[in-house]
Amino acid sequence: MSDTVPPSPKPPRAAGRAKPRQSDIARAAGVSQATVSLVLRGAATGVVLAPETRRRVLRAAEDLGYVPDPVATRLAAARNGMLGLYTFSTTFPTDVAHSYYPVLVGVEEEAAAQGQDLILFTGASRAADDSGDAAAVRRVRAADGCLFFGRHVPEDPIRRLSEDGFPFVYIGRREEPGISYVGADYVSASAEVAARLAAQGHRRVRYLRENDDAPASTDRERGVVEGARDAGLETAGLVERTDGGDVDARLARWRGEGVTAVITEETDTGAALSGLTAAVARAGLACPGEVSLALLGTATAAPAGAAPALGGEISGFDVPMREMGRAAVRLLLDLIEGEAAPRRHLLACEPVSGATIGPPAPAN
Amino acid sequence: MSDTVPPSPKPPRAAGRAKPRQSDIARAAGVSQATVSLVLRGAATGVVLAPETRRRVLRAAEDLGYVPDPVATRLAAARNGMLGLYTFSTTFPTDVAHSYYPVLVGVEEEAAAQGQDLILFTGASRAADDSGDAAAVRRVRAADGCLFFGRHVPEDPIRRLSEDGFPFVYIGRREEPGISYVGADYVSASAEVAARLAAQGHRRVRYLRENDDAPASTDRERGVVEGARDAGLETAGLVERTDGGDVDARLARWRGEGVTAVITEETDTGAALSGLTAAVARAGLACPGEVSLALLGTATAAPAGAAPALGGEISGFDVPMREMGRAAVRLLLDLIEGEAAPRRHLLACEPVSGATIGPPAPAN
DNA sequence: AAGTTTCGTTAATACGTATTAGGTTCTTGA
DNA sequence: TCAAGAACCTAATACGTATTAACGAAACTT
Repeated sequence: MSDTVPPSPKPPRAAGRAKPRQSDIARAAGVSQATVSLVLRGAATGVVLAPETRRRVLRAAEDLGYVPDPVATRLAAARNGMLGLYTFSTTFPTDVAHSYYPVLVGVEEEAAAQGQDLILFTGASRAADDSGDAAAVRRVRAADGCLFFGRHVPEDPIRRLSEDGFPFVYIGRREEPGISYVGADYVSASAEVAARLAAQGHRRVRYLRENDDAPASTDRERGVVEGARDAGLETAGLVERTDGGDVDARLARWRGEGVTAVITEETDTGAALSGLTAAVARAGLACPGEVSLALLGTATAAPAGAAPALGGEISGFDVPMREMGRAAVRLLLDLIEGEAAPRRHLLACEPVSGATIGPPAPAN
Repeated sequence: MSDTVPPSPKPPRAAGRAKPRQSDIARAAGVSQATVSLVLRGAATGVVLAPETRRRVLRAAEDLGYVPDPVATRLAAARNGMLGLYTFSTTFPTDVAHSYYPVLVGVEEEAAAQGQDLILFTGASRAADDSGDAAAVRRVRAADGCLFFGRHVPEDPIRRLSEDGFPFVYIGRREEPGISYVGADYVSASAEVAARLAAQGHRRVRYLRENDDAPASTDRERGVVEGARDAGLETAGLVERTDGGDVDARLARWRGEGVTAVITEETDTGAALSGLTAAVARAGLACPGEVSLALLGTATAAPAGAAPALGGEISGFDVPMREMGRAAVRLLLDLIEGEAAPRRHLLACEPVSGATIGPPAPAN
């Protein structure tokens, strides 16, 4: 509380080279730092500056090679034009590269279009426990807002963000209320696939789903079951999970039961589909002829070696991954702008007619 | 200049919820903000704190749910654990997805392993001119250091970074002195391919290169020419550029000249290779039998429709893209740590024996 | 017991920009 | 000529953390 403020020693800037700051420009132009800020930001707040002053400042800025410091900008303005993308996996796994990549592309595209940069937050690489997640998730605040993406979701740290009013958007549907997301309308798209099979004349089909309760899987099952019911397919025994044992044995059993079409779902690894097509090939079945196949989701690009053994594109629907990424960015920006209410978007999936659905073989 | 400093109104924090700051913890624990900082950062500067105080502070921090602000941290400490990745393209083009992606994966992996987050800077989306680039490049300073990646390189803004001592690393070899990079040793790998052809008995071969003077192409040409000379291949007429007209006509001409093997190079789009293989197929030539093919670089995954029409993997070499990404991150971290001298790494490419090189057909 | 260390903590300031409430000076109108 | 307004600009402070010089108190020397 001393009145005699001791003049600060103010050590000189690191010898020679140094990034010029606004205060340097101010000194050169004979104005205050505040004026420099006003000039450089393009007078926003109704403050009017004399054209002459403006010129002097701009000149000085140019001469000194001024470059605004993004960090300081963010600190002062609570905005830095950066969006976060947090994937709940240690890193981008190569195996699922094709499944994640389109979303990343979409996010990147839209972010660029909106003039935002992207921070890729690498998930909890260290501790597997929640403390690691918490530490990782909190870094997210370096951005103006964040996108979350992936199956595993650490609840607590996220709730924290939500309570603090930090803007974020999930990619993929979430159950939790009050959370914004952009997902795919798996229910409708799956129902449509069931209807398509029914329209071709199938009556007894099977849906082989992942043994996993992610919302994406749950929704697909709901769609298939409802669609089957509405379209007049048999629903008894319709759904089976992948934990039920050998695919070849299953396929044989189904054939015995008079099943004429099989639906499966796309997942990270594409294992379900590749397993099924391989089994069909081994059983020597003609695909649209003796058994129809449908896939709920975009086919993961097959690894270089694996020949699909099918006549063409697989029937089913396409998940608009890229568009999901784009929509998520737009939604996030809305939230950042101050859009209060959380919002949910479900994007429609595009039906893929493909070559693997045909009329069932005439009853023997 | 008034002596009576008016007490600042200090508007209360946005009602209710708010991120607790160190000063809040300080109040709760009955210590100063400085003490809180010392405790939370894990006493580094030799300052020792009473265990009791330390506990009180940690307790308060826990209770309040303190989360350090990364931006403020960066401003104060000039470090924030974030690395930039700047690609010189408007966005990640889907077409070249496969060509860029492995690098991104490598960067991501290593960044995660090193506990660094990644900022994806989206290139100049607006102005095509250099001012746009400059504005885009400067944002890069929000990170502790940056990786640059891509063909088009805006010289000026980069030089600026260099002068300011901002740490950065190129992915891909650069000519400019004083710049750190991690590239692939195209010269050696290309020479090795030439040698391999010679070893199989070829004498007259052609190298079809891109009509483009990126370092990657230049290096490959040098490697091929030197390798050919050293291995006893004919060097006259060895190199041709892709701007020389129709591939089918070329191929026919080469056959007439007694050429028994063709080398081409991988590029973003994979156009050179696909054009060549298609021409070979159209000419009805057996691949290792009547003409050998080699590719300098990793084959871009063929688009879903295009059957390669070759018996198997194409011969040539693999560019260790992923490892380049990883190495670049490590090098960048070295630079950030204060490693003074710029450093250059050239990574070896892995030979791919493949199925498209064989002995030449016996002279007719 | 006075002097010297050591310990534990804090005050003060840096970091670079944004923002806002005034303060001067200059016009203008009556 | 005086008040009112307009036009320009600046002082002051916020933003949240890191760092360092320094200070009071307690513990040791001699």
